[in-house]
Amino acid sequence: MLYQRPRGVNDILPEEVGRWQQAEATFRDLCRVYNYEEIRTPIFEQTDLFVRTVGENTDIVSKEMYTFEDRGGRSLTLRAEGTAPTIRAYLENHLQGQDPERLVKLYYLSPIFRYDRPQAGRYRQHHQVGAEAIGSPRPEVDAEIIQLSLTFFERLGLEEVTLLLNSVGCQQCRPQYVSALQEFVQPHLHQMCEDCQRRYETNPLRLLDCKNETCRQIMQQAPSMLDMLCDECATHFDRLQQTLDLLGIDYTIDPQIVRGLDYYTKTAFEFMAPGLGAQDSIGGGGRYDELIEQCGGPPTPAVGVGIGLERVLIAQQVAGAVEEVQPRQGVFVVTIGEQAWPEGLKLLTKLRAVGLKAEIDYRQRSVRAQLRYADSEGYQWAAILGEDELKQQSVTLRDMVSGQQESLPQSELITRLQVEDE
RNA sequence: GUGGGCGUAGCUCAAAGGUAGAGCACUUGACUGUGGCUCAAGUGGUUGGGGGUUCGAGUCCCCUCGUCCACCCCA
Repeated sequence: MLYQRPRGVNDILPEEVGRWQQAEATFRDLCRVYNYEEIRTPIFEQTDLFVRTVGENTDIVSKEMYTFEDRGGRSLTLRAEGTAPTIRAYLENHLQGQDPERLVKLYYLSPIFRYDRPQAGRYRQHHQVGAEAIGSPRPEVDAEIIQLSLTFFERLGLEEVTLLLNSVGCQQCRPQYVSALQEFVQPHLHQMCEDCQRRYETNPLRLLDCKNETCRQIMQQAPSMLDMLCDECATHFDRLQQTLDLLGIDYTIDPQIVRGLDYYTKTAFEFMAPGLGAQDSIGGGGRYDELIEQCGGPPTPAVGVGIGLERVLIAQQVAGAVEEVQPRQGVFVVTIGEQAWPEGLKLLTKLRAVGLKAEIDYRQRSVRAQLRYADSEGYQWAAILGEDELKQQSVTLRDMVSGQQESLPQSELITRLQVEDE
């Protein structure tokens, strides 16, 4: 074998593609019901789009992007996440129209590229479905996005998904919190891990979710963002919880949820599924009220979610929510002898022309071999053509489940199969 | 980016320096025009790739690629 696929990427094979299509169709249908419209943006963007929105000091930007220069010397980056390109397209194509407060609801299905060390549930190309609601500051819209996501998981048979909820504040209150946090950490900094010493400067919020034992002990006493939210953020968070309660959605408040992208404000949430090992987050999102203005648009509040399809499919498997058995379908044309072969080809063509799945054995093997193949490939019918049938202009139709067969005129075969098909 | 486990037939796995094997799958036959069960035979391998040690390497050493796990991070 001369070639193999690049590290950390997957081929999705015919036997598994049905599960992908099912998940995709489920998401599309939910989006239709929730009134989100599909948007498709390019597979690469100007590098700056990601750098400036996701944040220069995030892991995604500092070490995980697939960045390259095109022949014109432009720096481009493969889609590293879904929100920034969607917002770029929203602004560039004036989707907000004449009404600056119009609520624009978009969804996407897209590959995402991140250069990271692969392991189970983590790949260099993965696929996300996502939804963005742009133009409303209301917490009810946050709840809608969360509800849409949870319904998606539920429809795919994932019953033990948990929702972790937090608020990360806004321009008003977060800087104060960050200073408070730094002030708290400062005296302990020398005992903390290298990463945290770096985070202290570059991304202090991430100090909160360090897994290092010593760091965790120290951070347990740290002030909580939730205690320092400004009035607006606190009210928003309260009302989001009230709405979730109203809609019967369970959640756990977790002040550790920070999210790895800098643009989040107020609401941040994450969905966890059991059985995925270290990579147990199957989706996440939040509000990003400052992002659109930062991209050069008018101040526009928005909220969104991104869900990892690979992980959802793994979680489905772990949960035993995978139903495999495909119903039998189609006709296998069995020909016996040289005379029957051309008639078989003609019959095959007619069957296909009316939309029936039909196949023939181009190797013209024994009846035995043809029937065995028809059986193992899951055909519902065998249409047998041999000398006897040719003489009578008939065909022998065999039911591959019951084994019963009958002789009928060739002219009636198609109508007969179409009736059976219903 | 760091540390560790593993790469042998299409698949799941044996072979502890001495002839590369089994089960399943596949093909053919028993059954000269009938699948599933049974039985028999057969096809199938540069042991991930490259280099080295050795009379001799799937096995030991080095490099490399891939994969899995943990860290990190995320979906």
